[in-house]
Amino acid sequence: MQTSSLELAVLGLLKEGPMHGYELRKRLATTLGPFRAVSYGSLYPCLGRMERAGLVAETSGAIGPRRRHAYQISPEGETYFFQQLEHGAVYDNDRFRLRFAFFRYLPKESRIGLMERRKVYLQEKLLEFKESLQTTKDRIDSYTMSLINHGMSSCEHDIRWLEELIDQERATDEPRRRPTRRKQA
Amino acid sequence: MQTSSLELAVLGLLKEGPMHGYELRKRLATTLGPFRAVSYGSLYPCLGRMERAGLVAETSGAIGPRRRHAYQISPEGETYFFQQLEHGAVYDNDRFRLRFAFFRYLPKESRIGLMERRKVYLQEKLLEFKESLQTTKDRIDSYTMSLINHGMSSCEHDIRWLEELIDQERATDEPRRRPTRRKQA
DNA sequence: GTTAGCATGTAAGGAGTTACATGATTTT
DNA sequence: AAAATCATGTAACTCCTTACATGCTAAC
Repeated sequence: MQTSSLELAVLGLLKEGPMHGYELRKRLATTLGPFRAVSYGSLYPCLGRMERAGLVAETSGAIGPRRRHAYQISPEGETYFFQQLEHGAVYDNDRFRLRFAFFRYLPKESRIGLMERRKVYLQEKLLEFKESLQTTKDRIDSYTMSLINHGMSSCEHDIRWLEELIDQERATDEPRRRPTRRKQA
Repeated sequence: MQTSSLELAVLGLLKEGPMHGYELRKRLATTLGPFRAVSYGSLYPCLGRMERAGLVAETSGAIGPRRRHAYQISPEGETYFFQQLEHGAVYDNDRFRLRFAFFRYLPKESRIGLMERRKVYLQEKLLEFKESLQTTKDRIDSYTMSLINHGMSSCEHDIRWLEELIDQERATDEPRRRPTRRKQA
């Protein structure tokens, strides 16, 4: 039973502190990297389900003057979050990126493990592309060919990115508790 | 009302000739570029809906000895296919790739038009990335930063790909009626 | 005092998935 | 004769969407 991306994202954001739905949605759309702006029609029912499941709890003290339901992550939610973050599938682009955005909550070994798994998956995918090209190259038209070639080069690009990150990760001794001390751009 | 990707893919494949469900599924998984293997639980109901909508028709003459329902594209389906191929949204990765795989069915001008629209969309997305980095760079951690930077470079990669293709397209005079001059089956 | 933005929800639907159920034919 | 693969379908579910409905508060 796989957690939905939304649940994982909500739990990860709530680790920073209690938040209400409207605010969560804004954070989902902006600071959580290049993620989709989820609709309220998904978010509020999701928060309800998570509360019933005991992953989040409503904070009794309302944050502001308005009628709003601020949620905080529960201890069960914390456990669940780490479990899902670490042992989830690596073959889903969006989910991997989401988990990557929460890497700061994982120990170095888990981060490297996840990136290695992702790298292996991408390499397998690349191989499939190559085989597919070999077996179908006489039957497919130039546009499909171009599509596959571009897909391969994107895949290679992603692999190089992961390799660099893995190297960086291995190079640092510290558990990297905070972002970094350098600016990175 | 947007056609589902699956409908579009089915129509495009049926343009090559009548096919039954099982065969369509194999083609979807293999020769149609890097596309997902759709499940029968999607495919068969989809074929049924499309038949009721008059986009495809069952060919009475069964292809082989087995019990199987071969479908062919109807004239309405053809019209619909071209319309959807040309006037669809350009901001959905998977859908754009799908349509790209059927580019041979479009005139040169439409191909260029679609690629230009896609390019504009990607450039806008890139700008959003940059602005997002500007406004949030002090608040986000290094992993999110890396994610955004990688997203930007992937975006740029896609833009370069499109630019090359547009140039190639503009350089050829012929309407490029067929894939190439080689055998095709 | 009205518009803009904050805030929470429900209902219906879309586009798929997995798991199940069935049977026919070809290969070993 | 058994196993693999061809072939078609249904039921229940997932995870999201859009559109609607409501009302409060801050700013202009």
